[in-house]
Amino acid sequence: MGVSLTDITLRRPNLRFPITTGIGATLKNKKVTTVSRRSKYLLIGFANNKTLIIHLGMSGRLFFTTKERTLDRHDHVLFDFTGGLHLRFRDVRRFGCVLMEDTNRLSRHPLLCHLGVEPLQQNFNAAYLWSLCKHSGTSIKPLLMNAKHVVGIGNIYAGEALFMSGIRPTKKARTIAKPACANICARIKEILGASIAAGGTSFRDYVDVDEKPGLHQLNLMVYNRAGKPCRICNTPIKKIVQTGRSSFYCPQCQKL
DNA sequence: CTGAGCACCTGAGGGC
DNA sequence: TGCCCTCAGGTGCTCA
Repeated sequence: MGVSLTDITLRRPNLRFPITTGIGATLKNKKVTTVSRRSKYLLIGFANNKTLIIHLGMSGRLFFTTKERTLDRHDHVLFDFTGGLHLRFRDVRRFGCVLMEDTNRLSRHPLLCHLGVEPLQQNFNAAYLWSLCKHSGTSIKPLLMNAKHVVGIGNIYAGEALFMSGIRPTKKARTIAKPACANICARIKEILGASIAAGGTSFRDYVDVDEKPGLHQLNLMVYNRAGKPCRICNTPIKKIVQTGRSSFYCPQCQKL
């Protein structure tokens, strides 16, 4: 416990955003005090009132390895800690970020200050979701994926939760009744819990910190299954595009 | 204000 | 083989 950062190597100056300047000098030889997250932002707190904000984007990964391991061209940031611990940030598409902010200003950081509730917390519930839906002009799937309302629900889990709820992704949010909102909330909590237990969902790149792929894709009911038979009723799964993202649904099981 | 569409970037996979 | 097109687990920005 209580490792300190001994060195940071930046192999390029920017990812999605410029990597905060002075990050190496500011954090060198500072002790790690906290590791937490908000939404999909990983927060690593240091003893000098600074916090690293790390996002993995679509293709980013963080993994522990050895300093000697051959560098990949997409190993962008290297972190060395006391005890020989070596952490790498690898991100092919560079949609991720590595930023630094004063810990006591974190909640006001532009990437964090507008975030909605955490989906696994108690305050993500039927009353809350219904209050969002009632006055919304959009469809339910983009609403669920809007981080201003609720964070952490990406394209896969939004689609899967709606399948489990029997609701089409195109359903206008304002036409969804409170009991259906209760159902959606419950299914979201269920699928996120199940996916975490299975180690996440892997299609191409995703691996965990031990570089092992997740297994949850084995349980997916609709995502990436266009034209394949519904696992419940055998009806071919449909694919549509909503706000630029692929949506998948079963026209038979999702009638609402 | 809201919601839709675009942008960022690289690489994999399919069709020809 | 190889080229060209399409698509991808996210999310901030711009424009209507």
